[in-house]
Amino acid sequence: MSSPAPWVQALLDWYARQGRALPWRRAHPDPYAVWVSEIMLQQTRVETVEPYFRRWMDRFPTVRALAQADEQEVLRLWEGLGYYRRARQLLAAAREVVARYGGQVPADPAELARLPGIGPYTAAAIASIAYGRDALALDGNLRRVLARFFGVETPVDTPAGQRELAALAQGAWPAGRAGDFNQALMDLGALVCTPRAPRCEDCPLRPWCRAYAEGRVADLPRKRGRARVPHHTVVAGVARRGETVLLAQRPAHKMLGGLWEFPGGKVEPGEDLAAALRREWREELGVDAEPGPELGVFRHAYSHFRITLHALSVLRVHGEPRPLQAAAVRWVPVSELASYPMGKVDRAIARQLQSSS
DNA sequence: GATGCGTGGCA
DNA sequence: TTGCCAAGCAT
Repeated sequence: MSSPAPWVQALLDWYARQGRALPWRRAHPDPYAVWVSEIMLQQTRVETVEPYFRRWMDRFPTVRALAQADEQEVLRLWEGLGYYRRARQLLAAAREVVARYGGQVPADPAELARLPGIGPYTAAAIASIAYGRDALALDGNLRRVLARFFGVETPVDTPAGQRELAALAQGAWPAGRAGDFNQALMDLGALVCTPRAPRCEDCPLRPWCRAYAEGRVADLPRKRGRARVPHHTVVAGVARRGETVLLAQRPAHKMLGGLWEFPGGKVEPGEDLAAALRREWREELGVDAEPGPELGVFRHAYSHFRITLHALSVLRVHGEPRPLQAAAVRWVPVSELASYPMGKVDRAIARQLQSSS
């Protein structure tokens, strides 16, 4: 076995000294814990994930414990992390691992990638970190660090750019140490080779870095431009009946799938808030609603659009609401709102109701 | 290949 | 205020 290239040795030495101690990092990591952490970390910062990871592992310490869980409880534990499909797919995948693999998380990347929610990156991460397999886990950090290190001009958020980076890095690590190689580059990307204001003076790879040598660190990595996000005006209705309030559950395969909300929708051009609310409640719930005073205005940015949401009280509901465009409809005691998983805006409305009653 | 999918932090 | 970014996946 030949010794690794000098830059790889420098990287691994730096990682041994400066690598972060994280709850899911162990000398012999639990594959399930690595899996959970990798799903939570998709598009999400380490600092955000840490408390969620601890709570999750306390409640669901094993694949089997998770497989037996109720989806609503899973979503409650996930509430606030975003990209809620991850939670439902993690649950589905845990059930599959129990049914097909006897509760043992697969070690082979191709096998892992067949499970819902596990793509090329996550499969490589689990296989390399938990099982020592030789797989490159090309995440956003690695793309940025490697694009700078090798001076790659191809946009890194395209398949072509990722193929190019993978070819350059493939096999650079000593056999069996892909997990350390991957995590070293992730930590370097998070701590030193950051998107803005990289700390090149502290970088162990500076002597070999092409972008640094050519003064192009600030120009790399290149990315495709993003589309501008639209802004919508939205209305939601709060109907009280005694100590209860009406909630609707969002369809499983749409945004915020499986979560509960105060029913409503987009205000169409030329429509006022009250008209939009009446139309939405007729379409979604099959009832005639009588809108009342505004309870609050909430601004929020989702992944691909922004909203200004007006919460209106609903004074009267004619008929019994049915889930025409929702997964379910329920009159929920205000005191039990916390046990219904919600997105951020609806949780803000719910908290306002609880504090004022 | 392009688009849909949350939230929080930062300039 | 707005845009950009952060350990991606599914379609």
